[in-house]
Amino acid sequence: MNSPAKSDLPQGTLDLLILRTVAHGPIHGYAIAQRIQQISREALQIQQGSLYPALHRLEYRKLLAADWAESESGRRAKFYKLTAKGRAHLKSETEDWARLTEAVALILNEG
Amino acid sequence: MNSPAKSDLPQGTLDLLILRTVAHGPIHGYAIAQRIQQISREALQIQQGSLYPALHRLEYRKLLAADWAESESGRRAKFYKLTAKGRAHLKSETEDWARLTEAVALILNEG
DNA sequence: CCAGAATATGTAGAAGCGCAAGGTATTTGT
DNA sequence: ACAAATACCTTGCGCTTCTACATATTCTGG
Repeated sequence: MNSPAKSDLPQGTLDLLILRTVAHGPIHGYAIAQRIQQISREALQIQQGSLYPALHRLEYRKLLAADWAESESGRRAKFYKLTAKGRAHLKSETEDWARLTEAVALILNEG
Repeated sequence: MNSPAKSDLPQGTLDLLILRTVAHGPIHGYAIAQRIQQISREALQIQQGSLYPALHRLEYRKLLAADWAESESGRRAKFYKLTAKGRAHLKSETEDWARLTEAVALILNEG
């Protein structure tokens, strides 16, 4: 039996993870999911049914821009990069996340 | 005008906050929201339209048990307390939250 | 060589949650 | 007498994530 991993991301965190991952430079969707999983030491697993709709929403909102190109393995892939708006959004979302986790910590570490 | 506070809880965190707040001992719904707001230094604000449905869900799932009684101000109020199941759930949800925030921190503090 | 795994993208439908907006009733303060 | 605070509740909307399915290409093991 494998460790369940059972991520179940709270709503809103996926955008943050994606934007932060894309911030390193152009990267395609599939690699974003892999990178997040790897860097989080398997704690986070992004489902494809969450990933692609999220990418489309972010692109629609002009936080990401996309170009088709060839991946490292020679397959067609859509490479995303941050727009200026996306970079600003990442910053404010990161701050929101910090505020939230601090506030929740206050509740949890009380008494 | 007060500082905006703009909480917007991600889905799933409300249960955790409520369970942790009820863990201190019997308390009624309205007071739960006040307590969370106060202890989080106004960073978290629980809307009534989120609070009461959440309490009903937790009661339905037998994580909370409720009794009608009289509040500190002499009004009728529904006092909640943790069930054994609720206490176990709080523990595992707290661990999940810790794992999640650590994992997200790995992503955010990378590079 | 060929089947299956890995890579890469996508959609449809379901489920769930938090929020805004509305409502009721009681008690306290002015 | 009236407003504000306390205390409960419901409906419907919007949004996100998940499961499951679908497709196509390239690499790899036997």
